[in-house]
Amino acid sequence: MTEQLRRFKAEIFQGLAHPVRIAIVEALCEGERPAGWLTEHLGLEQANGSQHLAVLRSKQIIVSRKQGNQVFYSLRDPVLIKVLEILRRYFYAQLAETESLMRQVKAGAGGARR
Amino acid sequence: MTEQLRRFKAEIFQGLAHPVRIAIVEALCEGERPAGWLTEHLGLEQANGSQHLAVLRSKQIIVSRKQGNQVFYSLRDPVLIKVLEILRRYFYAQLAETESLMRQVKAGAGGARR
DNA sequence: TCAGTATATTCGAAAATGCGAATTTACGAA
DNA sequence: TTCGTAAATTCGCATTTTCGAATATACTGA
Repeated sequence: MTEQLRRFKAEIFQGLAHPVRIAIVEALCEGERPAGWLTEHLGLEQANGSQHLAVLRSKQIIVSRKQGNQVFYSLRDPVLIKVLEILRRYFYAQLAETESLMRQVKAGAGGARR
Repeated sequence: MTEQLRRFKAEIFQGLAHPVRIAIVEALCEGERPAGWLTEHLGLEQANGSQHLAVLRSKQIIVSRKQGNQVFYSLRDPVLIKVLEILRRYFYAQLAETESLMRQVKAGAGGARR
């Protein structure tokens, strides 16, 4: 069971492991959107956008609803937003850390080291 | 900047997008561990374990500390544990949903549908 | 029915990933 | 220095991912 859980988690991560797909998820935080709006909003090729949506669908990260001519997508579970938020904080923490490191290096060593 | 943030997130997700690497991170929740312990604990080939550690290192998810003959690994930022916990809850929620769906299908339709 | 729009799927090529076998590097002890 | 252990790296190969171009599908309205 624990192995199955790990596979499940890995699948979710794999689904989110692309900047475009993260952008899609972020856009869907605002609410349901049609596929066309997403691809246009993100400046993607039609096919490419659809492919990324297919990946997210296959990992059950998003769900679709057909209405007339178009397909509306939404997050299956908004809990994933929390994950992205955590990572945003993590990102800035790391940025700050790297910056202070750079300052140290600059201040400390006079020239380039070999 | 927002694009850079998305790339950063995607890198983290990419780093976690493998059951073995998730197992490594979970093991490191308990605290620092030497590389050898991890590969043995998870039943991996020595090289393979080292490769997965290299991936996690390259994404800055773990950090290493050399002591004598061995290399100790630890999580760079335990906040990632939270992410895994969220996904565990998410997993069980989805499981429950799927189960209730199965029950509905079983109860509703008499036989296999085509 | 036919034409038009929205979306999905297929195909082929390039790139990235995952793995075990073999090799290399780094370290401690004799 | 030489040996033995821990870990990293390299290599070759199979699999997967990513992308754009082309094609197919589904629906609407005339």
